[in-house]
Amino acid sequence: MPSTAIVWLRRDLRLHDHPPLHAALAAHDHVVVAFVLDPAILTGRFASGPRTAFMLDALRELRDAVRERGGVLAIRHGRPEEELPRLAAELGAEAVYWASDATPYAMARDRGVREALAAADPPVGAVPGPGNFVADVGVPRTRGGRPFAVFTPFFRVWGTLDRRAVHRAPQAIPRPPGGITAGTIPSPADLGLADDLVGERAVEPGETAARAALQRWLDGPLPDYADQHDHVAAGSSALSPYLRFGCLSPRELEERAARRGGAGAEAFVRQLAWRDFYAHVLLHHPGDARHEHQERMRQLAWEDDAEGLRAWREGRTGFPLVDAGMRQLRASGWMHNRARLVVGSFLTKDLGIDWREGEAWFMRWLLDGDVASNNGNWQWIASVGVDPAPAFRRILNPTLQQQRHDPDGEYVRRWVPELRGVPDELLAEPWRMSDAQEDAAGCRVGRDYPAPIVDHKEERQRALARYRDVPAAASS
DNA sequence: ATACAGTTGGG
DNA sequence: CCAACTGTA
Repeated sequence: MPSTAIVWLRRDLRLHDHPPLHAALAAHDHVVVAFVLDPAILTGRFASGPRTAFMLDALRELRDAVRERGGVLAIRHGRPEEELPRLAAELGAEAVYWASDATPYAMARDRGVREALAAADPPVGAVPGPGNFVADVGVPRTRGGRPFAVFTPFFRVWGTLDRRAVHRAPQAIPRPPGGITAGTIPSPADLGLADDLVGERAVEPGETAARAALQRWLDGPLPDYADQHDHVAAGSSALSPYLRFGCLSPRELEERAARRGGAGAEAFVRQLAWRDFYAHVLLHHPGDARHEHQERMRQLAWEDDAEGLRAWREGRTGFPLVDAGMRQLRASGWMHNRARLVVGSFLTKDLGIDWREGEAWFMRWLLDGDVASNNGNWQWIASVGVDPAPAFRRILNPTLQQQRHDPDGEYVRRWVPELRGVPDELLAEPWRMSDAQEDAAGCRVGRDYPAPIVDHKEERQRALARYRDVPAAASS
């Protein structure tokens, strides 16, 4: 009696190095690849037009890739705990395979699916497996047996964890005989997202584009990554949207970077470890998704500053690097990581606005918007999360950061065109231009480009006071 | 003299 | 990480 399995895709939209797909093909005669368009994707707390559109494009390509291998990608619309048992019954499938995730939503959803499959008649097996992280993020523990809350010791242990083999893409994905309703992949317009997209996506969706970008990265800039990664005009891999949707396997990335060796590859693998670290943290502290990891910091007095928030979102704070980053995000769905730190410090320290406002805005626009990494990084720059450091070490001076990380102004001039004529020496502090310099630059501060909305030096002092004045944690 | 490299203190 | 301070040229 031939057996059939379902491979349920979620954030792992690829055929290369896909452990659940590999395992299902090894154990069953027929495999159906499935994707469930969960309403939570479209209406949940972190719904995002640009990200949903990216995902739909990746799915379309994947459907064709599965088809070329003789298989079928079944698209279903609805809640996974209802759609998967129904699909299993339709196919007579014995088991559903998937790659585990770490967010509270995914954990609860997957538990519901497991229970619904077990309760089906006949019961359907649930086979969660690896695939979304380099290593098993549920495993590492400190000597004291606790989950890690500091990156460096996590990284040491992470480096010693078992690594699974990297799998090739399957040559064939045999589908069961008989008809299967493939289902339709909607267009962004079908979902009412047409007005909620970015103009020029930072990267092209899909596994083919992802693998080409990876190859270019490995053959090109990777060796210089250790020195260059903070250069906002270039420097980083920009592979993050592919990791977000699993168009690339993080484990394969590690393997292929490590094979090149050198300081650049090492620094790049370290960044992959940060991604695993934040998944590890959220897995063990699901409450972090909504509130500060540091209990004491839950009493921080955030400012209510609608005008400041608007200026930040729109990239008109008067600090060129901040504005360049925010405009890059809005225009392309991506922002260089160094710029993320600078705009994050500016929102939470200079403006004193709640980091959750920044987290939500990033989740709305980032193609790589990932709950664990985004939340972890926002808490990090807001000095309220894991990997603790005193606030004064994470108040970034936007002017110094620009001079250091965009010294020739390439990034700022690209994203803040009204500053293009400003000479390098003044580009980080355009408000210091004389009238004559403004005329020469063709840019008058206060008219063509905003005057700074705050005094950084003053806000730095106010931020230090805000953090200093948080009451000590109540003793129990 | 001011400009800069290096050091230090900050919760 | 930043800013203030120190010593040096």
